[in-house]
Amino acid sequence: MADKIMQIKVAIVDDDEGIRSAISALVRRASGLKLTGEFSDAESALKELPKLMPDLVLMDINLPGMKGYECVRQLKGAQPTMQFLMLTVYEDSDSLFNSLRAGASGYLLKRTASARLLEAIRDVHEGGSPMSPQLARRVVQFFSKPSLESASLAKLTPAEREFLNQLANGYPYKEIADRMHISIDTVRSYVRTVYEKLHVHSRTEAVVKFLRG
Amino acid sequence: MADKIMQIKVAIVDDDEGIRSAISALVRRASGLKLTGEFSDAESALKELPKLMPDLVLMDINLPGMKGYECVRQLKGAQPTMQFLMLTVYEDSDSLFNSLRAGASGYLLKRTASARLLEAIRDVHEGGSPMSPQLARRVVQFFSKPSLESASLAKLTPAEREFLNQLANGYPYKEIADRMHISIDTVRSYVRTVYEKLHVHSRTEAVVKFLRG
DNA sequence: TTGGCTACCGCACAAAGATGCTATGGTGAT
DNA sequence: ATCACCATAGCATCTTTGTGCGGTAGCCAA
Repeated sequence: MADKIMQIKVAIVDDDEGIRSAISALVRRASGLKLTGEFSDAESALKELPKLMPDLVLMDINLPGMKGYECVRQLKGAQPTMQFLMLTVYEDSDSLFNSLRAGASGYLLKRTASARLLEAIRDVHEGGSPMSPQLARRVVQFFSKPSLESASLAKLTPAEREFLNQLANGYPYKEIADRMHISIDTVRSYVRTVYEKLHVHSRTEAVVKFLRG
Repeated sequence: MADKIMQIKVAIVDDDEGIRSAISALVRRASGLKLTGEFSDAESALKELPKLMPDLVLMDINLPGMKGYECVRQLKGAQPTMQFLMLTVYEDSDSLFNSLRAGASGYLLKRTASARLLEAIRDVHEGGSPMSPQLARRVVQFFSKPSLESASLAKLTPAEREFLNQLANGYPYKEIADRMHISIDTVRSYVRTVYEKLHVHSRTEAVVKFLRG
């Protein structure tokens, strides 16, 4: 592949004239990047981007009208290969998680240094997901928070934990017994001890506690 | 606060003698960092770290015996303020997610440049979560994947969605009927339509799809 | 107005799950 | 050597679920 001479086609969606021109100048000057479009609102971006087909779109979140991540959701649905790098002043969890769910590949704060931004664009193009450390922390906490809640989960023995995992897969007792090479009555025993330790009285409650932590 | 003159106390847990000495030399030379401990296995780290109380621990994953993230889980439980930065050659999803669940704050590949590592240590100490872009992508995909699956969830009517929500709360049919002011047989009707739309055959499967999608 | 769709309701029955009681062999700590 | 705890197992009984096969009333578009 002639990757080295391929230029990454970049588009920008941001309603702030100043920021847009600053970034477009930055991208224009950078080697290996090619600016192919500038938009000040989600609606026009939604119409034009599928024609321009940039490799990567720098998307602001707080646009007038449609939110940036909603725009990403729709574009991503139609053009799954198009990459999106969110660029925003907001570091609230909702904007972040909505963007990730919409299919954004990275999420940077606008105060990110220019050099870091260019690096991030290349990261995304190479399959990475650059993220400001502050935002990454929120994502990480999303996973680790449960561990505090789950003092009860920690009390489970390895076998019980494995059993719970099978339960969460939806298998009936019989099949869990086969998979774990134990009798169905042993499975029933696990049901008892696990339910008691988790303070639940049904499979659903146990699974929910397990999945949420 | 005299933060500027405070040194970040760093400990290392890695069974590879070469890497350990390389990193310890790097940390020793760096200003603002102070090396307070070196361990070659999880067991000894588990015993000594609570006494040393470093601010941050650089933890290898593939240790002989106990895995690095298991070590983190136990230490984090006892010392929630202690921070952990995973440092590994493995970029598989299991190691990553196990580490995050265990309470790790960051996750870097060992081939990360020295300068970037020092930067990452400071990031963690300041509340960030540095992560190699390759790893960050896996985390990001964790969020975006479901949105495709949940096309089926979108097909549910409001009543069905509410029913599914009740289902996820673990209430038996009878109670769901009361809460929704419908008969138990209508609840059974919803069971049918919802299961069909989600392509599942049990309450547990439905709830899992609902919670993850 | 006829046909199709949705929300609602009913009965019946088989499969799966929840729980009470009991019991054996192993392992590790006191 | 005793105690606690784990993994395993069995049996009985009752409740909850899953599903097949119906039905009525309302609403909307052809």
